Formats: sequence, C-alpha cells, structure tokens
Amino acid sequence: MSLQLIDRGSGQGTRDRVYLTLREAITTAQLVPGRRLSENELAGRLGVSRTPIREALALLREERLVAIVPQLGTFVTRVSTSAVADAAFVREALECSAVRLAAEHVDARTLQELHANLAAQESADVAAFDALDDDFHRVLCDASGHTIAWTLTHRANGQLDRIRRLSLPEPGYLREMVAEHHDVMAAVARRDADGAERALRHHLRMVPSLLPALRERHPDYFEEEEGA
Amino acid sequence: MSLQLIDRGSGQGTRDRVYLTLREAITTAQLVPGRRLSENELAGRLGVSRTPIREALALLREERLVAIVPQLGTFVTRVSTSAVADAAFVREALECSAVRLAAEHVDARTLQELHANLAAQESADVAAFDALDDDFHRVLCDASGHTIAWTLTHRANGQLDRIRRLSLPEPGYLREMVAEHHDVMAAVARRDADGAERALRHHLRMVPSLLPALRERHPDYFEEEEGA
DNA sequence: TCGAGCGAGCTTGCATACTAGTACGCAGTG
DNA sequence: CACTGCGTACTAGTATGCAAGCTCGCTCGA
Repeated sequence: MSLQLIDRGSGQGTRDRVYLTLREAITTAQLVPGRRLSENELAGRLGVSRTPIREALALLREERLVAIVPQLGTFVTRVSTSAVADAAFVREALECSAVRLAAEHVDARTLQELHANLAAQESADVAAFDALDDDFHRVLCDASGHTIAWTLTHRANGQLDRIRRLSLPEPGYLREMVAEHHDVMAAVARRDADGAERALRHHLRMVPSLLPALRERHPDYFEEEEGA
Repeated sequence: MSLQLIDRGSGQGTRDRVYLTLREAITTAQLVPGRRLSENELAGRLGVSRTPIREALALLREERLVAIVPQLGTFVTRVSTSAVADAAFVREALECSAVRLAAEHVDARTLQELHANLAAQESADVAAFDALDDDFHRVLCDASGHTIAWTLTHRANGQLDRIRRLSLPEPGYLREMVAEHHDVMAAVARRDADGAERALRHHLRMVPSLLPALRERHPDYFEEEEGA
C-alpha cells in the first residue's frame, strides 16, 4: 500500500477523449446551443457505449455547457448572461489572486517561459494564439504555487471559451491581447502585485464585452432571460 | 421544447444520496484517510449497484477526497498540506471577491437574514453551529449576485471540512468564530468592502491553522510530503 | 533458506440489458 | 372544429455482465 495514489486528471482514457471531443464541438457551436443530445446517438456516433458518454456529460454539466434533465434529455445550454458573468467572476477572482502571489514568488525560470510565450504570440495567427493564450495564463497561475487556480479557471472557462470562439475576431484584436499580456507580465516582472492584478483584471474584462455583438448576430444562441 | 431546462444540482436521486453519505463518512473520518474503497463493497453496503457509486466517487474525486487509480482501487485521500492550502486559496479568493460585491449590493432583506443567523449562532452548540456557519457564508456569497461563488467554495471545502471536523474544538472556539462573523457582517452592513474583505480573510485563515495540531494527533492521516 | 515466476483474486473501465418516466401524436368524443 | 385521453417512442437512471490489468501469495527450484 505504499503506492503513489496519483490519479491522472486527464489521461487518454475513452471518457477523456469523449469529453474533449464534445467540449470542442460545443464551444465551437458545432453543436449549437439549445440542441438536444441523446446519449444513445452520441454513443453510436463516437463508437463507444453510453457509460463513458454519461461520464463526459457529467463533467460538461459541471461547466454548465450541458443541462441534464432526468427522463427527458440532455441539452446544450444556451448562452446565459448570468452564467457568463459567473464564469467571469470566478476567473477574475481566482486568477487575480494567483497573479498577486505570482508577482511575489516568481522566479527567473518562469519569467523566461512567459517571455518566450509572448514572443511566440507576436508572430502567431488566430488559431495558434488560442493555445499560447491558454498557456500564458496557465504558467501565470502555476507561478502562484497553486495549480488548482488554473484547473478551476479552465473549468469555469467553458462559458467564456464559447463566447470567444463564436465572436468574430475584430481587426487589431490580437495586437490588443498581446499588448495586455505584456502589461501583466511587466508588472509581475517588477514584483508589482497591485499593478499585475490591475492589468489582469482589465485584460479579463475583454471577453464578457463581446457578448452584445454576439447576441446581435446569434440571438437564437441566447437564453431569453426574464427579469425576475 | 419550451421547457425550463433546470437540472437540479442536488436532488434526491440515488447518486446524490450516495454522494452525501460518502462525503459525510469521509469528512468525519468514519472512512479514515488512506483507506481502500471498493465499488463493489460500497454498492453492497449501500444497497445499490455500482453505477451510482461510481458517479458519486467521480464527484468526490473532484474535491480530492478520493483518488481513483485505474485497475487498482479507489482510496480515501490522506490529508495533504498542499491540497489544504489549495482549497484555502480558492475559498479565500472566491469568498473575498464575493464579499466585496456583497458589501456594495447588499439589501435590507439579506442583512436581516445574516443578523438572524448570527443571533442563532450565539446560542448554538457545536453540532448546530456547523450548519449555521455554512448558511452564513452561503448567504454572504449569494449576496454578491454570483451564486456560483458558494457552489465552488463549498466544493473546495471538502478538504477544509475534514480538517475542521477532525480537530477537537478548543475552548472558546465558538465564541471566537461568532465574533469574527460579527466583524464581517458589521463591515458589510456599513458598506465597507475593504474592511469586509480584511475581516473575512482573517476569519478564513483559521482552519488551515488547525493543521499542525491535527497532524500531531493523527500523523497517520497525513500524506508524507517529500520536499521535491 | 532464499528468490524467481506464475496464477488466483482482486480492482476499475466499458458494454449491455432493463426500469421508470416524459413528450407528443392520434384517435375518439362533445 | 376543439379538446380530452391513451398509446407509442423516445429519454435518463440503474443494474449487471464482461474485459483488461495490477497486487500479492503460493509454488517450485537452487
């Protein structure tokens, strides 16, 4: 019983593959919001049984990307203003706290990694940028010493990813993002926790600001929110 | 298809019942850290099949209360200093952000609810206090307008709950907690976001500070953390 | 006596069968 | 024509069967 007790968070099991496939399909609106999903249909389409499908759907439910209604069906959630606001709140809270710690603890090794990432961002196209962006924020979170920060942020991010990927990139979008990343890193490099938090908070407000334009283009993707 | 799309987060399904039962057993160390769990054994003991057991265990894995090792077994995690620190970090980040918003948005109705809760705390025994404590923090989080704050906090809290419930309550513990709750609420009531955050942050540092004493009493509950 | 190898008995992961419950169309009635 | 009531065809929830893999103890050999 002197074993390592490591459970691989996201290995290469069937469930994880199904999860990633479905998540990708949902955030790109290949599976449009509101669409009904059938465990049987998905199982047939992906060539596996219902069991791993169910487990993957359970994970997606945690991210509020699907809603499971007993004896009725599973649905791709429509975009909800409040769900997006919740996700943004969580990301801001966690990542800003993390970046404060990062600014205090950061070492040369990490700074170099961030620097290299930023350099790559300079000359990246939209497709490559997404991965670099994720990596940048992950490194930043990990530098806080709490890897959980990125784990949870990434999960809350399902909502935000969908917004970002459904929104048409405006001209100058990439330049803007890279510039903001620079600001954050510069503050971290000079051990300025307050500055880093401020810069990051500004940076993170970007995604929710895309909502109105998206809503105009795809009103059918949105939940009709009735004022309580 | 004009239905409500509400998926009850924690209804009264078999899976939820199993989840709550196991979580209770783990946080009270009725199932001691390190113990091996068998899906079959649990299924037999709880009178259900393996399927809902598996789903409940998957939820507990998210809280790092169990570790699932393929083809080997499922284990109650030992207390890990870093896991506790991670949980405390998450709770602090989320709840402090929430309380800032709460201080700005709070209404009379909520203040009254908090007040009533505090009054009840004054005359509660240890057992009743736990529920009131949870409720106090939940109301506080909900007042921010982001119910997700408490949802995630509560989840990260598995680690902290276990510490709290395994630690022997020191004399004056309850009085101390209630006093700190008072401080937080007072700051919220006077719309003092900075003060509320400060008071709450202090309050939340309590649980991790219980670790050393617990480690002395139950060294076998702890993961031996090797310095990297 | 000690060590290597193999097999039995576990484990979880995945596939399949069955149960309970909802939505919706269609027949029958007022 | 409008409406009620039932039956069919779906759904997710649960139970069970099967496959792949790891651990550990027993056996056999030196």
